[in-house]
Amino acid sequence: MDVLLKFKLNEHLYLRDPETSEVGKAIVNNAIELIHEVGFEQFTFKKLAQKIDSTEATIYRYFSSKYKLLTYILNWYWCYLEFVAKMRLQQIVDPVEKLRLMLRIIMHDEEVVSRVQDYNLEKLHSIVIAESSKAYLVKEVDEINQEKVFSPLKSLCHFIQEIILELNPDFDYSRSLASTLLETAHDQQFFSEHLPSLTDNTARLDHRKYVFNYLNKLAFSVLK
Amino acid sequence: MDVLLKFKLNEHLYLRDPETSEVGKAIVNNAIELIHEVGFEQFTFKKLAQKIDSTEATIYRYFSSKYKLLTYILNWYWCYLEFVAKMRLQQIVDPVEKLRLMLRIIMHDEEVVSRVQDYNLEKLHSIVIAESSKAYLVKEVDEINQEKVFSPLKSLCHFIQEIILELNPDFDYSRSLASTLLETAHDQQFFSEHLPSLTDNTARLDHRKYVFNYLNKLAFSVLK
DNA sequence: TATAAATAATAGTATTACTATCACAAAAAT
DNA sequence: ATTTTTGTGATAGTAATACTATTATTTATA
Repeated sequence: MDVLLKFKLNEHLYLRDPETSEVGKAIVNNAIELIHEVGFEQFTFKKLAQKIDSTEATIYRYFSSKYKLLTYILNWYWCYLEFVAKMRLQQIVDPVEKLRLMLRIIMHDEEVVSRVQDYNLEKLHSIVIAESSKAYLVKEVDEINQEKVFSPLKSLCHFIQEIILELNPDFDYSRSLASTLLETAHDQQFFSEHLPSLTDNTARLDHRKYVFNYLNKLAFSVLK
Repeated sequence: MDVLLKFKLNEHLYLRDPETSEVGKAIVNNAIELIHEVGFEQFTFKKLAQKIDSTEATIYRYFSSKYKLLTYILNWYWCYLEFVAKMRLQQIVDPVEKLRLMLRIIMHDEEVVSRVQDYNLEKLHSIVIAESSKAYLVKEVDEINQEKVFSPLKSLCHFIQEIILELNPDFDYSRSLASTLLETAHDQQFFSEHLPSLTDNTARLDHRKYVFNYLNKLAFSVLK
């Protein structure tokens, strides 16, 4: 099943909305491919322009820098995760089951929608794991934050927080636990793949399954 | 009290050992100042050369890239943390007290040694929070890891893991919990300062104290 | 059909991340 | 005491990056 998901993303992220033209869509699409391929440090607008058979100048008409483009992609992802979570959790009443499914969704443990808006979700997920912290671990974080470009992330964390509070209304660290679960999902997946001695996935099993089990242990121990 | 701590750091990190000359020490020292000041992205060898009244070429004789220099600094920090932890935990027998003190050490909650080897520990700690993940969140992580430059980090995590196992020998995720505590200490401190709505430090109290309390809650709930 | 908007092509600048060469001074070896 | 080695500073240069500006051409819209 193919589906087209559009989210109204923050206008500070782009100069011209890439959703409104073919070149724009090609930029975002191929940026995901290219960042996945070469990593964010080696990713340049010149290489991206070559990939889409266009010029740097054209890309600069959409995004003022590669950081903005990365943040745009991450914004789309955070909106996507919250949307999918809201859809799938709607029918579930048991908060334990809710949190478990939420963790499964964070981990991309099963694919409901395989192709969305022509974005490759697998590659997008890899980018989120390896590059997402680079969007905010910068000197200008406070100015960027003022432009409200992190509100989809905050909104997603808030959604997770609400599940946490359903499970344990007296828990004093619901926000921190929500952001910790999200960050730890990324860290531990990266460690499991590249620095395995920092994890207990010694059998080198499926990284997702391992991290999913660990996150469950973590979350439910803390909330019990 | 001033103290000089020297650690034998991995030879793959430098071309010439900066400990062996005044310029070398000035490079590392001022790199900490400069990265703290402008952030790793804006940090260049040209700016560093100006700061120490020398030339780019001189710095390149010590470090082949700014990534290597960052990793060198982080290596020193990881060695330092493990050393301090081993010293301070030696007399303590109660594993609960051990873990609590370990978390306090991770958070730099109290300063025993204020100036070490002329490195500014406060600035070093800020760098660790904001920049440490950039040392391994790169495409070349596997090649870099083969050079053993992350072994001080692994060793530090292993030390924390042992405390965890003392507390709960049957715990299945001692390594992951160790790395999670370290990473979460950084994330949550950064969030508390710059994206506070991702934490529960709503009173905007002392970030360290807040994160320290949160880590305690996390660790001891999971291990109970 | 006229007009406006978006794009490709081209050119150019400042900065970055290096590499290479050479001369000089200090330290070490003979 | 004087060679030799070593580290440093000064200078120069290159390829790549991160942009900005200009113009001609295509495409969409009135």
